Amino acid sequence: MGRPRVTSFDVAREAGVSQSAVSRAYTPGASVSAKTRDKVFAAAQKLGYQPNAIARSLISRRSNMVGLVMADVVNPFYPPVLELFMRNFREQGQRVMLFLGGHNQDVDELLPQVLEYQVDGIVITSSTLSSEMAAYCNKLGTPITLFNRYVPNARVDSVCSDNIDAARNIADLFITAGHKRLAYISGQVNTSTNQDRQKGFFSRVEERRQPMPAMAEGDWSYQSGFDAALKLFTAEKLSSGEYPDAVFCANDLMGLGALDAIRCKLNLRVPDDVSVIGFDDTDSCSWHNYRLTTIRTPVEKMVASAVENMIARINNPEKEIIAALEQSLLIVRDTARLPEQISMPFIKDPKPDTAG
Amino acid sequence: MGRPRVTSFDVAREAGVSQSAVSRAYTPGASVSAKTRDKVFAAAQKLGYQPNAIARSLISRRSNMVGLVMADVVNPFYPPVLELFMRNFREQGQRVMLFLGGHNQDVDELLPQVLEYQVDGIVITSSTLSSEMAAYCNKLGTPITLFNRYVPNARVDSVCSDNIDAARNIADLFITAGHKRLAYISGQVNTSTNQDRQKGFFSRVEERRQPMPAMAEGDWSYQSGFDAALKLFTAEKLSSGEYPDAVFCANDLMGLGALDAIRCKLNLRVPDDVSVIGFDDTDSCSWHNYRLTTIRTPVEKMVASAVENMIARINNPEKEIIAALEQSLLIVRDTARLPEQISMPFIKDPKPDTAG
DNA sequence: ACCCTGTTTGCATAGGTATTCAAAATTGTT
DNA sequence: AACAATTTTGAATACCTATGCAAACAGGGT
Repeated sequence: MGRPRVTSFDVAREAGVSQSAVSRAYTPGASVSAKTRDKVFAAAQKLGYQPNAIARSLISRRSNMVGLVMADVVNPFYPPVLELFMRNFREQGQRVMLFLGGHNQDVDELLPQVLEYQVDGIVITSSTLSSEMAAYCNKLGTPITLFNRYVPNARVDSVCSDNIDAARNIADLFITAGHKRLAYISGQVNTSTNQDRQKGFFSRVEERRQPMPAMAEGDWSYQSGFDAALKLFTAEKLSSGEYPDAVFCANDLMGLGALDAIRCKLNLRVPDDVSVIGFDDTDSCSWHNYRLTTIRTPVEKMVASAVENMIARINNPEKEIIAALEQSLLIVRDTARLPEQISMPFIKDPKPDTAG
Repeated sequence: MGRPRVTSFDVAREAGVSQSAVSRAYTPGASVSAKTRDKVFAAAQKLGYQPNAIARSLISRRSNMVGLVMADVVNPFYPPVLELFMRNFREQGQRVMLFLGGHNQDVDELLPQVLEYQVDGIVITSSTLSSEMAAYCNKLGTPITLFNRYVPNARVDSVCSDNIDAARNIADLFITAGHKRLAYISGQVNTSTNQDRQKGFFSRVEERRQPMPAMAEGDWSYQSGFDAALKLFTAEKLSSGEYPDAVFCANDLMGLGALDAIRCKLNLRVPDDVSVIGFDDTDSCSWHNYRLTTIRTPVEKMVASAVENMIARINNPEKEIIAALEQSLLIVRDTARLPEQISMPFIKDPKPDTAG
């Protein structure tokens, strides 16, 4: 069915040179005279020739493809991450094979599918992999980089944001600002991201000898944040005035849900009655109606360093393992009462003064 | 640097069979006895062998990879589309090479990069391609499917939603419900999606001999919707009561921006003073605070048919060209006053009655 | 024991390019 | 003009798997 493809031999014949010459014409820095290169390109143009990257990969043992395994593109944290990875890899001349649905369980089943294609490297976001699989990739010589996940003593690179540290800082902010009844709305409890954020928050509260925060379980979704807030603010707590006065939400989506519940359904004022802080600095946080105070992870920097490191490792497998841990930034908007002195890096995102 | 790879020959030697036997063991339906297959798998297991998809692609002339060119993953309409494409292609045993930033201008430059890799087919979302490029792909025998874009007489498949029809229906709804001063907030004006929605809306208004809608230009973003609303509702229009009483926004993001402007900044009531309708049925439309009435494009169905058709065409290049045009669905929420009789397919999305 | 049928097997080759090596062509030097 | 030094060229081979073909094999029936 496939029409006969035009190969480097066809071009060679047309141009009156050898196949090697054609190959060299397309290899930057190879030894060809300008004259033959021109002949080759002219012939290629005429025949509609284009080098076959598959054949090239086979012989050069370099596919110029990387695998990108993403946990969940629907969570609004990830599309920008995906876009950044695409852009950065493109700048490095790497194509991207995308794989979705890589939760921890799946990754081990997924990886063979990507290894088949002889990718030069694999980036895995927000999932871990078994140590056997890590060892196997190592044996194949395929470098792995974990993004937003860390595996203590495996031979894999990782670049993460310091969730624990950020969450500890949130606790400090709440406490120092004088909040007395803290609460936490969790993400899916079995994810390491949630565990880190929760651990950081609770451990710092404990260190400062404050009462343990109330907690409600969510699953990262808007609706779960909404529901969780309603669980934290029961009717009896509302009437007794014992309801939380500071809620830390494990991500923005739940933060927005909580905000809607607190303001629209419970008729409390934010931040006067309750402070709310989210995590991720998703686009919708800056919408006029929300202006959610939140934590921004330095994704641009993280992706850039993940890609840069991947390329470096492809070129030098002996390169030392990196384990980057980036610090986050507090984005100050209008949903939290904060202390005079803010104990972590922050920026204020002013309310845009739109013409009108 | 690369350690020596383990090939089918190594496995053959280990298992005491020929290389062909190894190949056949991995080819479903090939002629191998159960006994040799077992020997092969045992040896493969022992050596850590895995077939090389690159070499396989080279000889079988089938890469089992498709190219997916997406215009813009950051626009919240697309992540679900991407996820659906990934899932559907995976079910068909196809890997996906992703390419971003495929706006109309770029596509022609981008395609050669994907064709290099001998993909079995290419899906292009929300962008057109030049007829030369279409002809070139045709010559190579690489099928193209356009998603959400249509090119009249090119040999490419397309599956679209009927934006014109949906927009005409919006006009009908507004008019029949008794709105008198319509308005339109546009997306980027040079995109075909915007052109269709605008054209449908305006043409139907004209047919029904109503005054032409006011219009403000946006760029699909939340902020642009906010700003556009402020332009439509100037101070003088507000004081004279001449402000629009029905706003159709070319997508949801702008609809939400407009909604925030209208309610929070202009202090008008929705839908009592103003009706607002969006487009896409993005997640945030259903948030309690917004409950935006909008149009849902049947993306699941569209993606499924795009993929199904792609696979069919790969297997039979002579298959007739399809040009699917799917009808959209009105999602009735709380931001628009609607007539008794709704003239298009619709569903009501009830306010969830959350426990609390 | 034989032949006939149907299944398995291995050999050899193809698929399209990159690269080594030695030969050929070019350039520069005196 | 002759030679050395350098650049350019082509032939041959390797990368790893799938598959057509003919040979080997197993099984059934007489």
